[in-house]
Amino acid sequence: MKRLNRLRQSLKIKSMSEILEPRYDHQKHEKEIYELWEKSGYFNPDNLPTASSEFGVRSSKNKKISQTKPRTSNLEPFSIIMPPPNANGSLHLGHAVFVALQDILIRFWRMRGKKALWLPGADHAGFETQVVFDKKLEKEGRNRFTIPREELFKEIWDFTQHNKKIMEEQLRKLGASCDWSREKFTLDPAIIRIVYETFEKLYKDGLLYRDLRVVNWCPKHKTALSDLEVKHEERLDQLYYIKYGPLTLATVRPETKFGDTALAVNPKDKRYSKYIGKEIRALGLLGKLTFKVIADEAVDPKFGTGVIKVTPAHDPADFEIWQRHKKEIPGPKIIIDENGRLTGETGKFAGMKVAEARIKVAEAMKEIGILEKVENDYKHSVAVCYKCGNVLEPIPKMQWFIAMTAKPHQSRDRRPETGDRKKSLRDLGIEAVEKKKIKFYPAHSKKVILHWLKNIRDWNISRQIVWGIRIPVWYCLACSARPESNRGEPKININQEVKSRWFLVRHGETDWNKEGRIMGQSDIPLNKTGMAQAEEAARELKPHKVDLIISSDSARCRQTAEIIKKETGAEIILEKKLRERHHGDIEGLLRKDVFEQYPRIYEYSYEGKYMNAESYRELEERAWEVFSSHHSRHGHKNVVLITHGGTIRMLIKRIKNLTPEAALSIPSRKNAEIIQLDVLDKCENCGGHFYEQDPDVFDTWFSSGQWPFATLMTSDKKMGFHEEVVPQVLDGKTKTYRLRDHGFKVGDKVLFENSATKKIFGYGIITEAKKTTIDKIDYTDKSHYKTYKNLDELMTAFKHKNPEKTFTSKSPAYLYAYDFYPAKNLETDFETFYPTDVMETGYDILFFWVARMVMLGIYTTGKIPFRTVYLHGLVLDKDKKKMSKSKGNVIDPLGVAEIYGSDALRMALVAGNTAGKDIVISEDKIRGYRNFATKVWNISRFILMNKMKDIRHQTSDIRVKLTASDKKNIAEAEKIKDKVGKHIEKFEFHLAAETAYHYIWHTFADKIIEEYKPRLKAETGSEEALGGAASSASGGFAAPRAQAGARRRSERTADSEGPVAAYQTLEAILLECLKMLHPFMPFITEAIFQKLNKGEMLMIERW
RNA sequence: GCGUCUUUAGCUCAGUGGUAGAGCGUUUGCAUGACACGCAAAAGGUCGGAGGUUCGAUCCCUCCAAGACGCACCA
Repeated sequence: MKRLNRLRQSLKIKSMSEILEPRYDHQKHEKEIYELWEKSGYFNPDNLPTASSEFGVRSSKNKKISQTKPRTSNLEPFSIIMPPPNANGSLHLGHAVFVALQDILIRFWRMRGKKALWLPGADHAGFETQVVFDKKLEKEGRNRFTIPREELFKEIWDFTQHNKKIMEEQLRKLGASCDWSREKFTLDPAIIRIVYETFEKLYKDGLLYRDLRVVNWCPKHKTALSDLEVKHEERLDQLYYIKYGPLTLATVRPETKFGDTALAVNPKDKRYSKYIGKEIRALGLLGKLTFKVIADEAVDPKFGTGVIKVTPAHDPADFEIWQRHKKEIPGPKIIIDENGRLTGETGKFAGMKVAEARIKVAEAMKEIGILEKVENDYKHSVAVCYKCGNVLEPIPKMQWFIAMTAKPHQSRDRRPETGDRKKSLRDLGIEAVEKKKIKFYPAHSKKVILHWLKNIRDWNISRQIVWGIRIPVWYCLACSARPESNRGEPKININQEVKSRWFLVRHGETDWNKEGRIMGQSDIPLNKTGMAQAEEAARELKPHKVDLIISSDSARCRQTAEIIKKETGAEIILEKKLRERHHGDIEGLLRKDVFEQYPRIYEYSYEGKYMNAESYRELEERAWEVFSSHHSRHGHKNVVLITHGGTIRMLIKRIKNLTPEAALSIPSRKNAEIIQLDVLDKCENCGGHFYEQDPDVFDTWFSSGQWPFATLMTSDKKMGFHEEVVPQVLDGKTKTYRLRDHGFKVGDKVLFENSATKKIFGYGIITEAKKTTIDKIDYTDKSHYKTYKNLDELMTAFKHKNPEKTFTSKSPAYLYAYDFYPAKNLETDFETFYPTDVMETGYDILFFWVARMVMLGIYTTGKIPFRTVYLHGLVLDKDKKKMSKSKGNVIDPLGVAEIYGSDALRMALVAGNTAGKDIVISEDKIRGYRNFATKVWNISRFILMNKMKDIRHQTSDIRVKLTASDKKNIAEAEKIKDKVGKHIEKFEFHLAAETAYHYIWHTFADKIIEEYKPRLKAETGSEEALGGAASSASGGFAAPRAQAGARRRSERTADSEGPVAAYQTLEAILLECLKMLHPFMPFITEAIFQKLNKGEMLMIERW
């Protein structure tokens, strides 16, 4: 607090010479002004004064100004949730636009006396950040697929936290008056918790399903994308006409031929009616094939030959055709893998990339004579990744979808109802928009969003990346609910309760591994690489708090175990029965030699006992015996089990209930590879204990779609007696005591007294509610509290009620609580601020974000998330080009703010811009508003010079009679201010800015000031003419009543044509100008206001 | 194919049923009790085209043209 006052003092005028600086130095002022605002606490709406008069009265003696000032929340709320910028880079001009617009709204409504909350945050921005980070890794020669999940997550976490800090500083530089105490990150545990609750609710309502669908797969990023993340590009390609027996069809993708499962024609197409339902024989590249011909409406008889091949695995339309004809034709046959390469199903084409395979396949088809013709320059559009531009491969994948058009049902659970249970998410959205519950600026975006909603499709929310909120679903490894299957119910586990984790770890490398020798039970130690691998594994395991290590007693496992023990501190149990399969006579031989010599030996069979080897069955029996006995004893512990490739294979077979064939076809594990098994409650289906979590994370928009309510529901941690944060008591040395540490608990009544004034200023009951406020207390009504004469009496009272608990402090000068509760009317941020007033964001994320917030907001809370949507456009450069890093035309907002000032930048972004229109900005424009800032500065400078030059002008407390035209001029300024306010109310920011600009420059500066110059110059009457009023000057802090008194006295003075009245008129107009300009140019206006010394802070002046 | 928007001064854009505005730029003056990042003044537009409604249209309606964007399909 002292610091704050010092800061204010430093902002006042110190000398004439300072006043005489003809330029406003934004670099000097902006930092200290922001600090002044932030330190004042007024960004937090809970600290806002009820009315300006209550804090306008103050004395320099009152050092505890903010402690004694009544905080109140009886004010009407006004709230904006800041669109959380992506924490993967720094802010660009687009961000500066939202800062400008939202800050205008917040500052305006704060000045209008509303309880204005602007809640800031940052978005982890899943895929976007992953892409940015992947590029960073690429530069470093690394790649995300080789970094363990936890490590990668941690690295990206640090990366985003770093960026987040930079962004916060940037927001401060731009003058954002947001409440930092409520700042949120999309990966805050409390936010994740809410996201999980929504996920569970959707699941229980049957709106969430997991299904095999042909998804938009990016082979570069190796993840699926939602429909919105797909861009379409026009391409010229070849159209191939291929013979399928008697039929010929056209395709641009001959390489997918291997995945064909049928042919299709239009049912009305007479040319082909004789084939419908028949099987035709065709010559394929891998021999003869038979296809059934089906009839489907989706086939356009006019296209190509009117015949299509059905490739359900690699074409979304074909996938749908298959779904309609499931009984007649085979399902998806996957022939393209996640890397965009052809699979082993394609003979000699296996391993080729799609583009290459297309040419090679066409050539091969030509050779065998089934390629009839090729049409060049066939124009069509292809789906590409919006990030990397690579062609997307349609691949069937199990993914989580949200049903957008299905009505919720309650087959799975009965729970308390929120929202309209009968409507689909889409219909909830449509209704809110159509019934005008949500207002749109620009108005036409309403049509756009409705059009999108009406054509909406189910939303794929799974992303195959690490960075994000992991899907809280576990699959039992033993039964059909496992990930690769579509059957059974997975466990939705939003509490993420995992009893323990078991890790199967293969030993590190030995020389024999390296040489390719068969080891079996030969006791070969680790080599150097093996040691390093073990150390790597140990590091990875350490965070999991390993309780126990169970290891095969073979040297290579024992050594691996020792290394892991060193890192984790867990004890080791050695088990002979976990040894590798005994390979008999071939142990020690080179794998390749054995293969040459006994080609059939590798036809492993489960029962096989070649060359005196042990069979897999025998291995399985002995290993499982040890495993299950340890599991029954140590199932609740985190266990690392170190063993061998073959042994792991057999353990996995048992855990997953695999057939011998399936088990033997699992690829071998790498040295020191870790397999994680989560132990959860027994599977209801099969009694299995081992699970694995869904590896996918949520689409980032799934979490940000819940942002308005999630942020508000979790925004009270600093205010409540909840978990870590508890009511506090300060003693005279400003030491903090947490009441909880002194034995107070829920239900206790607490009374607070200010030792300085000896007044009891608060009384509360500690409750479990999350939010507290003292605002509801009526200080004048003594029935709300009981007074105690002193602290001893107070303490005795507590002692009496809670005999076992006494609060003691060695130097208790006063008690003060930041946080305590009134007994009634508990309100949370959610209740106060939801629905929020305005959602201001770019039109480019209308569907991604706004539409989803509307649907999820109503679905979860039953209420719309915001009353008004204001969409701004993209920021374009002066040639109307979209700014992008690759074009090199990006204006760095902080860079130009450095040069011209944040105020100038903000004005430039607002002026001449309407909702939904792209914003054209150039340095010229920003410079123009910098010039305006200088103008404002010089107007003030001129007035301040007049104030300083003569004691008679020094204060406005000396009231003199104003002339009729003085009054008219002031009234006009007020009228203009009203006009500006009306424009802001109507979201006409450009008109508001231009009105203020025009008035200040071309009326106030050019006309009024010029007009008044002669009067300022004129000699005043005698000192007596001013009466004794000058003596009542009190530095500009007179209370309204005192001012009224001064005014009465001054009515009698006779200065009306003189300099005092002239000065006072100009000052009054200047104040109006500062107010109307403050939302747009907050720094310079506040800086001038501080110098004028007419009140505490312009930011909280009443508009 | 479906949908949305735009077209006004050299540039960027406002705006209104009664024959047009701003900023920047341009031109010409000017040290005027703050400001040359300034002051004073000026030039510059048949408001994309055609038709219609109206006493009257840049504004409302229809069509056309050009451009931008979004969605869907594309074998």
